[in-house]
Amino acid sequence: MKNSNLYKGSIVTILLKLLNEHDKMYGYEITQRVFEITNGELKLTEGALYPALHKLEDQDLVEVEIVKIGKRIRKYYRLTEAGTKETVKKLAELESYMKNMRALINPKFREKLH
Amino acid sequence: MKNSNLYKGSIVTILLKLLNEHDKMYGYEITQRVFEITNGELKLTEGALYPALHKLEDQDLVEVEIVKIGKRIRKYYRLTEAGTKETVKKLAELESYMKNMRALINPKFREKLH
DNA sequence: ATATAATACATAATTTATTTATGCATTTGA
DNA sequence: TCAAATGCATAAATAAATTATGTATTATAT
Repeated sequence: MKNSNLYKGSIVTILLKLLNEHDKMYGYEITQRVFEITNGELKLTEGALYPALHKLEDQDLVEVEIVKIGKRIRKYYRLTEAGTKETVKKLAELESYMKNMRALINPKFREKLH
Repeated sequence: MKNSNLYKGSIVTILLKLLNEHDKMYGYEITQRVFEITNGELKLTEGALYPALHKLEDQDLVEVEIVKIGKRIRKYYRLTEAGTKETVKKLAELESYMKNMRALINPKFREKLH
């Protein structure tokens, strides 16, 4: 699948929001949820997903719990407190982005500050 | 100004839409319009803008008219036919992106395909 | 008069995120 | 029993944007 260029820069927001909603999730599960929610329109690739999760971990925005399922491992990710704060920030940024893009593409949505 | 990561990948869409609306514009003018429309929240930098315009020109999505204003030059950009088609495509991609992001961040916006 | 800000273009080096291409191993289902 | 799905991972290459410059003209404020 070829995702649109527009998703560049959105992965962290998506990850944080899903973790905020689900309490704990593992990587593969996240790719599936994203695929479902977007009706197959967005496919997170592993090459983007895992480095992004690792970076969130390095930044202490998520913490990891390793669980063995038979002989296979799962790494569950859970938001830290800092991660929850960052989620709020990222969601506000997304709202701002969408408002501005809406104004840029639709003159009817333009409004001056009073 | 520090723009959000989310704008990465959106510049071409913004340029095409503004050119679609204004018939012809020059670079500096575009930065000003974007700044105004977003109430100062998005500042296109020259380092992003000019290479993007040059790339659109290489792809024959825009054509250029050079105008001298006194001793200074302006390069007006205008959509080609291919550029107009590409604009439609990019706007559809943006709508799809926003729909999917909306669904990802707000469970109420999720809907299964019938 | 003169300095500063605004107008107007440009590019090169660096950074960063993502894509593409792999790799390995286990488990499920056809 | 073979393919697909599950589940992790990383490395090289690509592409977009940031940061840092550069040049020159014109307008404005002191």
